Amino acid sequence: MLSAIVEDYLKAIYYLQNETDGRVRTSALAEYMDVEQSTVTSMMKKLSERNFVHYEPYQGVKLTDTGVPIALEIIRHHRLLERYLTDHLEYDWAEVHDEADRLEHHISSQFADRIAEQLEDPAVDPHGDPIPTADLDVSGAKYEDTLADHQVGDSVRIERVPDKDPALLRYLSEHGIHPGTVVDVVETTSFGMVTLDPDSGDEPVALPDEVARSVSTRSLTKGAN
Amino acid sequence: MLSAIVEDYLKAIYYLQNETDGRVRTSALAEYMDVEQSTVTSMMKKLSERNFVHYEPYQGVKLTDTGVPIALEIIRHHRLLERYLTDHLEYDWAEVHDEADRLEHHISSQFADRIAEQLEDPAVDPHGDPIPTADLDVSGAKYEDTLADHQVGDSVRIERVPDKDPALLRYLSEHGIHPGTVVDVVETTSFGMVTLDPDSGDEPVALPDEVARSVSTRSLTKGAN
DNA sequence: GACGATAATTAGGCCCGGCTAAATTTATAA
DNA sequence: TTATAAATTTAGCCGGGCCTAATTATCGTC
Repeated sequence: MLSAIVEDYLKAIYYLQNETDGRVRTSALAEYMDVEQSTVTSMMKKLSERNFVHYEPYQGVKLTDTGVPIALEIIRHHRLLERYLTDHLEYDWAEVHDEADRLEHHISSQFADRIAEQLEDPAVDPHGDPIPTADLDVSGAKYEDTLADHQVGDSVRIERVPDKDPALLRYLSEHGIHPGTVVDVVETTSFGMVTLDPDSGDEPVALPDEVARSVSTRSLTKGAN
Repeated sequence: MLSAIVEDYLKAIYYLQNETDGRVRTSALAEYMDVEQSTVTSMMKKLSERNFVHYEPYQGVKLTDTGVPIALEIIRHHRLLERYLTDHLEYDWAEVHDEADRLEHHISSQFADRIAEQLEDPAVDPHGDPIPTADLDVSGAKYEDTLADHQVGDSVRIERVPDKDPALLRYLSEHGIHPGTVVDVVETTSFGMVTLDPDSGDEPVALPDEVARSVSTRSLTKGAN
């Protein structure tokens, strides 16, 4: 049996290794999990003994073929819960993350499958993150474009926004920015700022580059796709 | 913050002290929680330090005014979840207990209130156990009658069945016995057996006294409520 | 009222998941 | 190339929740 903590580490490693495209460093995990590095080291040894990760001292870790599906199962739970909480239990976009973060470890697969069924197997969660299927397929997970990649004049559709920061989510929500929203890029500055004009008629929104880089998009004007 | 384990102990004490109408003995708790007595003793000291129970060595424990509402909150979560799982997620009567037993510790009050709202504030869970209200009122909790109290010829309505034993629940379900079912007592034996004839037309069902004592009923023939 | 049976507690240990402080390895830069 | 900085690991401790074995208190009985 797996503790919630172990599941959290595996999930964290999954996210981090997709970002960095290689081994996950102790320091990165420590920051992500908000624990000391020494704590991470000892946990990595345990995960390694259980064959969830490849661990080489001083070189970081990588999920094994055993570890990946565990992480994906948790991520599936998380995203289904987020979808369910917003669609069926009137949760606000910005509120769902914490609730899902706890429950993901405690619902059965049966529970997950039942809510997936009620939701008619949604492809993405409320932030636009793809929901792994019951057999843990994540092929719908490609988002190469971000807001920061676009030029003034581009028209793009928002595909995904980061889900960890409630304040940002509330801000975006108030300005009518959701996955699916179409916006025009009206200004980019040398000091790291992007301004968007939503097609919905909402007022223009300004975002720091940092944020823009974490908002996935699909280009509408530049053809292709 | 409270661990799931601490919550479980408080819930167990609540149940046991309602059964025995007094202090809860270490041995009773140990059996209920399926741990060693020494484990209970050390936990009782901790709960006592936190002011959740009155603990007198060798004399057992009793929930304090701080402990009771904690237990009731968990029980509310549990019973709402059972209701929700059966009504909205197609869970079977016999399946809900384990899922609810895990989730009760991890849903927020907000979650509980949302599902209560969707269910339109149900009074009882699928086994007939009363659901504490949001302000933890349990005045609907009086069940003095049980199947074992009745005579041959009595007509009674089933009000509540024990929820912990899936095999029993499946058996009852197969024989059409639910809260709300009306049955006639057709036989009682000296060797501890009660036979019921459901008004629904289902075949008669035999139950050992042990079980009959744990099935709450409401008398229909003997007048007075 | 003393005695054995039973219940409860104490003592001491284990594993988990954290921590701090010290040692060690790796990376950087003179 | 070597010194120093930074990252990582090791060593050792702590609290939570469990255990076994040993001790002590309470209870039912004679």
